[in-house]
Amino acid sequence: MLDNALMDHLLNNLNTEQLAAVTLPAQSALILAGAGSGKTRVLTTRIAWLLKTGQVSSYSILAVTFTNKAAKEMLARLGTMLSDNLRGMWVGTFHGLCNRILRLHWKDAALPQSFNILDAQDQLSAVKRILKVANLSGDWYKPQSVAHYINSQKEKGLRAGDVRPRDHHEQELARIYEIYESQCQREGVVDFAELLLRCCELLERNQPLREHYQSRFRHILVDEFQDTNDMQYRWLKLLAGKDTAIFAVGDDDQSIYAFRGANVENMLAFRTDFKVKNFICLEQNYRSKGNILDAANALIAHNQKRLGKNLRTDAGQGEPVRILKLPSDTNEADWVCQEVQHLKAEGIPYREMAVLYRSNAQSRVLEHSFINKKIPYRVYGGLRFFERAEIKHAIAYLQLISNPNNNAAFMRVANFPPRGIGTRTLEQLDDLAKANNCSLYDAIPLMNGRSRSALEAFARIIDQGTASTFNKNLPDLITSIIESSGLEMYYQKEKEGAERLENLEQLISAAAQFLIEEGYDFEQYAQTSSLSVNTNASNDVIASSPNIIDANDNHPVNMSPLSAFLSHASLEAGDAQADENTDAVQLMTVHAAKGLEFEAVFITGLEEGLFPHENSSHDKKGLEEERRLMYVALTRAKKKLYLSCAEYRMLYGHANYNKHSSFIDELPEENTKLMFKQKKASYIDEAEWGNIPSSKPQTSATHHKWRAGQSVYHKKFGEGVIIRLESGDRAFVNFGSVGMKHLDLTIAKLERL
DNA sequence: AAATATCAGCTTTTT
DNA sequence: GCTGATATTT
Repeated sequence: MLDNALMDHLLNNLNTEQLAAVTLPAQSALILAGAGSGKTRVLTTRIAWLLKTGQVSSYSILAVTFTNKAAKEMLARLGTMLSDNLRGMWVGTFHGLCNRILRLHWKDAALPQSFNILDAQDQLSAVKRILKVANLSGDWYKPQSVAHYINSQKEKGLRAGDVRPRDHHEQELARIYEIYESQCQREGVVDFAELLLRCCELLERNQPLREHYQSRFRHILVDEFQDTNDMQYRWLKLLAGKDTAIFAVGDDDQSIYAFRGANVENMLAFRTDFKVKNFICLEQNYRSKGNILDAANALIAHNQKRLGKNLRTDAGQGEPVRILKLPSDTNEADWVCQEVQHLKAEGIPYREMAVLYRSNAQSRVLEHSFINKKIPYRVYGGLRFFERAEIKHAIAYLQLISNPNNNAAFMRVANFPPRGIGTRTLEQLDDLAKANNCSLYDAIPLMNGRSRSALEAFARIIDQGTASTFNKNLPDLITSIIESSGLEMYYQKEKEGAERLENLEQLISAAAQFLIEEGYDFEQYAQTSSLSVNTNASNDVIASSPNIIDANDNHPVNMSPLSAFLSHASLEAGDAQADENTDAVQLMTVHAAKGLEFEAVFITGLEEGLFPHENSSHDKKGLEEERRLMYVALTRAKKKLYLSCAEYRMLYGHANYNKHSSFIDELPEENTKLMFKQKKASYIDEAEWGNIPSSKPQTSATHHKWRAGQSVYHKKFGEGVIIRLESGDRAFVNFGSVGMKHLDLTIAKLERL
């Protein structure tokens, strides 16, 4: 039981609103939690409170997050508050929890017991295999767009048979979707969207099961509610019974994932669907100084569609937000480095500084500067551990061991390392498999001729692995498969193989670590318990005596260590590289920065067209999401915030001359300070900056000077002709062999010829 | 089966 | 302008 004094201590550290949220009665509630308002603390203390007051046991609590990182953080914090009360509680991501339910009720869900999970890459290759046969071409049938189509249908809850095609193309897409569905089913694999959809269908179809979970979970807590998509909301509604209280925490102003299906409207829908009486705003910010917060508040106030909220702080005004315009992207990068060195000298560690940008392409120039100045840095968002080729190869062998029907895994490693199984052989095998409606693996004995023995040698590697699941623990199994598959030998011979071998070693230790963290017995082999196969009668079992399922749906989940590890590998791609402990400046996109905080933040590339990005800024909806993105960026900073833009930027091989971002104009003058690189910096037009923040209508003085057809000279591009003038003083100029440029005439220095 | 040529694509992205 | 993926070559 939780210590009384500790609980008092936890409650004493909350402000009025937080306390109100934490101690809310057992009814559904919507908590609007602003940036830096102690959201995670409220979530975890709420759980502690529910347990402490004896309202429920941990068994009745489900907490769901979006990312593994958030789930882990929540568990870690709960661990410091509670001793052993965590047992029985479900904490995880939407996908992780769906996986858990599907593993428990695999039979009811019409899945093989050890189904594999496809990550985005795997899904793409599955689609490619289909497209090769379907013989379709054109932009509509690019693997990427087909996969996107399938995913969006699944997110709408539509199976291939439910699709009502609008035109010929969609008819074809629906046909591919149908083939994809049956292929996945045949191969015993499930993609990310399928985890959600399949789980929802299971709960919808199976009333006793649904009622079991609905009465079990008395409290469902949802983190980052503004990021939920329609399917996730449907899942929540299915799990919530009439006595379930949903505690939804989110911030509509930080909704930046609409482009991948997140639906902020779920916050409004939730209020009506669940007749939410408890609505609490957390507006006290514990992160940023006043100027930073005021600037962020003023910016986001430009959005019309908001629930409405204004952050406040007791931390004092602090320094003004510094704004700087530089001649070029390289100058900008150099200046950032220079300022980083100043801050370091002032005593701020590198790891407390972040350089943010709108798109990944911008990192290049910055990195170049950091290397030059020998400043340690770390770029977020590279290849993650489980996405590396050598790891995916090893995983493919393991997938085949757990599920030989997985043709994607089969194709991936049948001839890797090379063992004389050519494309021709695989084609023949594929034909046989199709003709006999079986997997590639099962088609091997049907082959004849020379190729058969090569295939059999491959099958033997898999079979040996399968056999050792009964007498080897997981790390040993992986060690032996890396050896017997020939991966080890292959990378030993390879020139660049040393690093790959190291990663394979890491895979083995990751497995060992995983077993410990998940509470598996180290010497546990294939299946965890005989109870795991009770799903034949599960309907009755669950309906009549929930205790039986309770006994075995806690940790370790009823998955074999191998299946569990494979799920882990697909659902949690791991961190991008190690070095998390080294003191380095953090470089990342604004999206990647969500949820993080730093002493000092640089937001770079604040140019119209880049941030806000021109692909998003045409309609109001898009522009408002860009503004929320800017809001997220601003609110990452604790003490120091720098905004910079460049007059000239090289992007995708084209020169860009853009105005500074309109978002800069939306910041109040009293919270900002314009900086100048040099006193007489000719490239900074002080008058232009004097206009901030009043957005003075653009005068078109330049239009008197320029006309279409005018011959001009540009220092970099040479001679050209103005083709077309546009409002906003922009023009298309044809520079002949250099190409057509879209220039802002107030910035680009053109001479008349 | 590796080496080389060609070619699209290019905002954000977790599971 | 650069990268990653595919096509073509030897």
